[in-house]
Amino acid sequence: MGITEELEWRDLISDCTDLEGLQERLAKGPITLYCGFDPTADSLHVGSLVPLLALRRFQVCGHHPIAVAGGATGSIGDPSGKTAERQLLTHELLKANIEGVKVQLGSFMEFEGVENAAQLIDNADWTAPLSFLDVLRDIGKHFKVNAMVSKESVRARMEDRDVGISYTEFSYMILQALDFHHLCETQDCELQIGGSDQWGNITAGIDLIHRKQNRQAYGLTLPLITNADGTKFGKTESGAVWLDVNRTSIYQFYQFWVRVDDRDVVRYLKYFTFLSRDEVEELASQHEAEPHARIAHKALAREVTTLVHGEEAVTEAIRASEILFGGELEGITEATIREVAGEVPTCELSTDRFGGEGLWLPELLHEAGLAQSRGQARKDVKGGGVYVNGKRIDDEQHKLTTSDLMFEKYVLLRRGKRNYAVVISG
RNA sequence: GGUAGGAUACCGAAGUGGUCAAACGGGGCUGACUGUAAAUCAGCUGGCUAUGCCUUCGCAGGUUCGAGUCCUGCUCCUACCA
Repeated sequence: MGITEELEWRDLISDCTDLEGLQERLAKGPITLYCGFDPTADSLHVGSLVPLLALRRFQVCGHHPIAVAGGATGSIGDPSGKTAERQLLTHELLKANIEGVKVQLGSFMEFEGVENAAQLIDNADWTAPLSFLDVLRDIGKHFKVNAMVSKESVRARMEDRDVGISYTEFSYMILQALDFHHLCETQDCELQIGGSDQWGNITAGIDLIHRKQNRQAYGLTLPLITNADGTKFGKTESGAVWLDVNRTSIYQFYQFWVRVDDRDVVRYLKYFTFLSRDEVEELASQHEAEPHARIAHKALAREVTTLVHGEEAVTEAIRASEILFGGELEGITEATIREVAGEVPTCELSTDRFGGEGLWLPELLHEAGLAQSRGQARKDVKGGGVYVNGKRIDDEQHKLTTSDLMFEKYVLLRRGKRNYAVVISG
């Protein structure tokens, strides 16, 4: 199966500048393509996974992917899809972000040992040395302001006169077009992929290449991922789901996928995994037959977590999930608790706190980070939403003593259906 | 620069002297039902071991027994005029 057929059955093609032309070009042999990732934070989040995995899909099909870290573009700020001007990142922050993002980009493709090795580069490498005058003369001449103004990203901001758009962000597309032009010239890169919000930036690059090199380049956009319930994809109660373990633990990451809406699970299997068409269809029918078994969800969670965090880490996340959601905690071993403690948030307390009168439950919940305030914790306890070592406690006056410590050391707290914390005393 | 209007809790939005920690809606949290899903229904949604106390209605002062509500100044937004 060719790459376009592969992307097509996965519903990963939102738009293409010339799909037939691209297919003809692909039929002639491997192509070099790129996708840029702006370092808006020191980690990518699950949303970036779609283009990132797309690059890998191309590589699997024998093409040459280039991941571009946006050291230059990131310092400007892409107005696409943004309703307001963005705060510029400081140079230090930008530098730190690029470092973080680069590491992550590097783990999704093969950079060595294959014929079509991937590349990871920073667009600041070729942008930084340019002078303002050179850009105005050599590049600026090829951009008609009329065309720039009519791009969706700019037009939307110009129509909202209260917000407006700065010259800086207005120029963003020039910078990104320059990237594509540069990569085409130096690396024979003929295709740029990106999210559907990148359409305007991608076509700007194609136009520039056409004008300056008289070459045909292609653009392909990937769909914006939507949740069936209309909420934004990749967000949880505690914020975005990041690829960095320090921001989103492996357990949380795994759980994010396990909990996706039934209506989304098959789509996400196509978007976010490398499972074959047959495998996805098999999972879809299993899900249909016995939705409560959650087979598709678990497969999704396992696959994506493996891609991002590796085989070993997944096993532990699955183990912890089985323990916590498996029902009874009876007969749990100390080793198992330790395992769980490694996956959920923990909180260390001196054993003295459990002495004497004992430790007031709402206070503990608050300290363990399971409640915003002691008052909120009391309400949660009264409402029957709090469990200590697997047992519901609905007495807000409840105090924990040393006898509540499992193995004289641990307390497993739970608020609601799925918020856990382990308290470790010592 | 002039005139008029506005700024209320996570968001939107009521409230024009006491009964206001502040209606209502959204969101969020918890519970029931389930399948760690969705839908539905119920409770909660400033802080505090709490029939009460403390802090909040743009900022700073003032009037009053009492201010989200009235007065003065300031800041920022909106509309019309220049």
